[in-house]
Amino acid sequence: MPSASAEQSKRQNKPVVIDLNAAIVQVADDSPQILVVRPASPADGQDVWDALPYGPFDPLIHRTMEIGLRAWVQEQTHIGLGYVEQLYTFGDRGRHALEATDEADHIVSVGYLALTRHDTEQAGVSWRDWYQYFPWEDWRNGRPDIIDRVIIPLLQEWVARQPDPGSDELARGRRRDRVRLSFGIDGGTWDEENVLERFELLYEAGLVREAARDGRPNAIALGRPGDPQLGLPMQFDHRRILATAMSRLRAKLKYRPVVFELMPDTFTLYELQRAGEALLGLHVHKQNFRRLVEKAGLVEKTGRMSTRTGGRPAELFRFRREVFNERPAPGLRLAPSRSRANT
Amino acid sequence: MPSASAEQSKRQNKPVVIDLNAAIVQVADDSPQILVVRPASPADGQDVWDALPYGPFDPLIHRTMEIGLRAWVQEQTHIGLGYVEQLYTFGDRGRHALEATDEADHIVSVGYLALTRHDTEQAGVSWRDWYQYFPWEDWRNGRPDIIDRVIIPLLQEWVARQPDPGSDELARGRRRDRVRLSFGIDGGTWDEENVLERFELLYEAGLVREAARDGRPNAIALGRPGDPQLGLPMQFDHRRILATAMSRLRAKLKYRPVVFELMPDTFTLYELQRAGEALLGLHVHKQNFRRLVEKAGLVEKTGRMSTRTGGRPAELFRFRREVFNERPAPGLRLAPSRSRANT
DNA sequence: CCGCTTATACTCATATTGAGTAAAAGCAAA
DNA sequence: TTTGCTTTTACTCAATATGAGTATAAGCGG
Repeated sequence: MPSASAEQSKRQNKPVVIDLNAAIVQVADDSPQILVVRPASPADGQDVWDALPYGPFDPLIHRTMEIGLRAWVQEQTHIGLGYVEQLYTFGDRGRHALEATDEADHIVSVGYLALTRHDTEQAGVSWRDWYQYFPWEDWRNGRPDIIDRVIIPLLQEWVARQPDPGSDELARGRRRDRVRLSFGIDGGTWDEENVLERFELLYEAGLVREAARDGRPNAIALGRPGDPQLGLPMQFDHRRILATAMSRLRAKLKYRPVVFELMPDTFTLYELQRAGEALLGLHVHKQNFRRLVEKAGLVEKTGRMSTRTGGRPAELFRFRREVFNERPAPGLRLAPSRSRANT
Repeated sequence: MPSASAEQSKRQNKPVVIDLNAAIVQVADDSPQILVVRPASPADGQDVWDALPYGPFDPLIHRTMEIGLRAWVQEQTHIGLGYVEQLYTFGDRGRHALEATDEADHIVSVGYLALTRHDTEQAGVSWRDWYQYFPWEDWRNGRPDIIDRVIIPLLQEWVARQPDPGSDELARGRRRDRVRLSFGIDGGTWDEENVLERFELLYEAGLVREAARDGRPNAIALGRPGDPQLGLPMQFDHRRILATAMSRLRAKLKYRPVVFELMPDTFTLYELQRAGEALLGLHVHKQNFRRLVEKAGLVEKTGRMSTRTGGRPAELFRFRREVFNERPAPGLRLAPSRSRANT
């Protein structure tokens, strides 16, 4: 009888539309970038939020969702995707602006991460440094100022605020813990993988503009000139999808050789390192990085040299694709360096 | 214009139904079990395939998909879920039996993993050892016989078969590589996390009954008495969802303290170890396991002893929930033991 | 040839890991 | 009450990995 009951109600639902969304990443000189589309701006043209390439999944046209995604991206950006991986499916009511307009279908968004090599020949698409959406995530020049200057004070306020009528010290404690753990304050450590947790916290606390758009309780009305802006907002739930992509990519970097999807054919070890650092938003120990990459057999020498920026020329390497057929799944295992930037 | 085009076609799609599916896991004396529902059997009653608890997502009723999932599970099994995590969303055409009946809506399945403690008081629900669906995944008594006796020969055949008219030695090579890597033959190592990869390989090779049901090319018609049965089949794409759940759980075990969701309030270290081993389908080194768990501060002594099966009584431990507020995210880091079962 | 810059080779102390040995503490049969 | 058997628990030890440096090499611009 359980499945009978499932069968019954299955036929009478309001239709659901599935949106496929792509967070497409490239790295261009130390900047991790994300491909965005700008909707045709309205008359005033002032406050246009970026969106990820996206489109609905139509099972009659595309056999799988991934195929559908590739088609949408191709159509909207003329970019053919290589590496693609599904991230997460979000179905929350009320986090997808269109729904405010009510008679719209309910929308479920499936997020994807795609990696692509930097290519100067792309016209008509915009790439934007992903730290513009998440300024607190880039620690390459030390702990970002915005954290202690803006974020923590606002979050403290949120912690102090009565969570709900009837809530108690305990609820406040939980809020405090979340803040401490995500942002690694008093004694905690910063975990660069928690991009999504941090964003969700800011959203719940009403500190990002999407929260105000969605009509969240106690959302702070940011966005007027002079307001602190906690990163650029995005349309729909796209910034959440991007946060998911960043979390996933930062984690995966350490146990799968995915950086190479973002690198040109040949590269120096330092270029490889800087790509990894750009994605992680951290610096790593240079000598140990080389040791790691070489001992893991991830790269091989090409014999050619790079005549690059001042200093001794560096050997050019290439990714050893064979690793996929050898030892299972090596990654970068980039250990964040505690000591200050060594050269 | 990109989003304009998306807008346009958005309104005219064939409706998609989203099914929420739960792989609910418990561990009962060394057996990792999964909660299944048996559809009311047809007249003959012989060939009934198990299903996971599932039901459609209706955004008008449930604010999030996870809430919807919990509701369906509650209704179908009367079990309240604790730990729940989303796995993956499958939308492939042709892997969801209902669609064969054509005028049905297209179904997208979202899989969830749920963990729950063993409780003898549950009436009317069936738990089944997950290795009944995946007999080749349990290596606790050494490499399972079925691999070399049945699976590898059949896969060899598949490798040898002309993949497509016009395909070449290269395609065969790719097939060979996949077999070698997933099942860790000649020189490869067995990676217990690749449950999904292995299942997908068997499906593509037509060696599981779901493949025949879905009308896959060159699916072998198994299922008659005497045929080799590569694990029990499940309805719809539920075995694939279960495989995803197993992969995820086996991986997560190593970097998050999730085993404890499956343990009773107090337990001995060896009981904890056996639960981990049951899930991983492997043995680990006992002394090192204790060292790991204790040094990571995952457990604390209760002072009480377990008067259990023969031998010296063992101290009872409890999970230290505080770890969540301390060091970020420790898990079991169970290293498979190379040497034969030590005591 | 000097000074600057970056690449690359080594060193070293300290963990972490994989594997084992051995003593401790119950129970049961002799 | 002693002997065996079983299981827990405490240690040991070599091999390897990790984090952080030091030192040298090899270009370039003057």
